[in-house]
Amino acid sequence: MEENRCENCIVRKFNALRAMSKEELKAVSDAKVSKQVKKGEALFEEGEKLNGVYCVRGGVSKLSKLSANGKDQIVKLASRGEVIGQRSVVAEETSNLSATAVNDMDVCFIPKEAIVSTLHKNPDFTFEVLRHMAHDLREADDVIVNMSQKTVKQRIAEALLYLKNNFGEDQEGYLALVLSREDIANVVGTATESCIRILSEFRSKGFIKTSGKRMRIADERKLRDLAEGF
Amino acid sequence: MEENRCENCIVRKFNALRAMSKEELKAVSDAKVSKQVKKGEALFEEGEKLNGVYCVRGGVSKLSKLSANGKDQIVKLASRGEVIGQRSVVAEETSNLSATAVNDMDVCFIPKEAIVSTLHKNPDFTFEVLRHMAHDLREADDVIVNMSQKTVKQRIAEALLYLKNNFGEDQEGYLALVLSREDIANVVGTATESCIRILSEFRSKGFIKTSGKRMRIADERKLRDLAEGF
DNA sequence: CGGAAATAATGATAATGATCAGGTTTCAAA
DNA sequence: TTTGAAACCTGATCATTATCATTATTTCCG
Repeated sequence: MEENRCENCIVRKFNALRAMSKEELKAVSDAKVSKQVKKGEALFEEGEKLNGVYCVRGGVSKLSKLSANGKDQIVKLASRGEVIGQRSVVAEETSNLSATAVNDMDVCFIPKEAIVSTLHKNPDFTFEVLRHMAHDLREADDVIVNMSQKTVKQRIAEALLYLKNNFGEDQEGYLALVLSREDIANVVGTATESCIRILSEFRSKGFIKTSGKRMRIADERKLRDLAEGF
Repeated sequence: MEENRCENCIVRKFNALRAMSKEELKAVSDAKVSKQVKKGEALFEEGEKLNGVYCVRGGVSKLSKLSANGKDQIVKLASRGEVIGQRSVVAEETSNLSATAVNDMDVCFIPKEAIVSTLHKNPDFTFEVLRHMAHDLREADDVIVNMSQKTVKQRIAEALLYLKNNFGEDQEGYLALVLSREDIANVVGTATESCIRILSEFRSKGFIKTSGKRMRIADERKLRDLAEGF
């Protein structure tokens, strides 16, 4: 059995590619290019015209946008199974976000032709893409409300719980996705120093434990109460 | 020529319904129900299960979400031509937002069956819906960045420009969409008092003129510079 | 290993915005 | 036209968060 064919790739089960027919998937597989992206490297930059989408097989990418004050707001973290760049390809616009590898990544680049033609022919596939985008939109709405109505402390508590729920923990209970304090600050939209200060406070209160850059949630209940505003 | 048929409704030119076939549109038109919604009334509430979507023929609706601290964050303003509730119907979830009339509205309720069946059969229509949602998602990302990286003053300046660009001005140059200070505060995610204070400052600096609730942009250049961070 | 660079931490201070506590104006209904 | 409610406005104060400065710690690479 041929290695590295989309037909045999489990990852596609998690995204809209699962709604493609055998033939369509074969065409995608013939057109795709596997790529390794090192930690810190960019998949693409804000304002770039995307010639296709990236399907994430491994690793995590941050999608961020540079603001006028020079800070990089992280809008989403994309991992295994997620497709990056769909929005720009569908809307035929340059990307509004940059995508940067948070750790070493394993991705497949799929040229947009292979996607777009199917979008116009296979309503099941188009609907699947639509469903995923509807989900992203809901999440974005929730983020807007959190950003504007919650304090930095609440947002950091929430971000920690999000990291646990979406990326899990290793054998020792540490968060599997290791982010720098700066990245966490950029997720919640605050200054790096403020983020560090609040994490120190959480540590001193026993909500979390740290070991170098690694972090472990010690009192989920307390963090959740804080995030919810109690 | 029959009045009030979707086939003859100009409004559909602005939304995904334009990609429907004659027959599909006829089915929608047979199933739809016209409704008048008075200022302040709700089209639907957060958490409600939507049995269809609303196509806006006139008036403006605010889409908002109640936060834990009791404030109502406005996520989007929808007007003539826009379809409300698509996201929830596509994702088959309860609504994450409430929709409330900002002024008297004229809408058509379209039962979801009329939409969903077409979504599974007509890829052009599905793709159109997808394009609109991609656009909404981009806007949502921009809002996230603004919320987290700009000051309240910048956000208010931006909101005023947004109101001018999206809803226009009347003959005397006043913003066509009249929002209460509280609503403006809920758009930019701040306290009503802070919003009032900043609008007073804008007025005293000659950036805007007010006449009762009505507001006119007097120095667009200055507002723009402020919003961009100069 | 050793040293440079990146990352993390902490303190002091200033700016921003929220909250509370009054006022005043506006507007619509009786 | 009165009147009551809602909307608007202003001041004082306090909490939160950003910024600047400096030091500690970790990480990574020759």
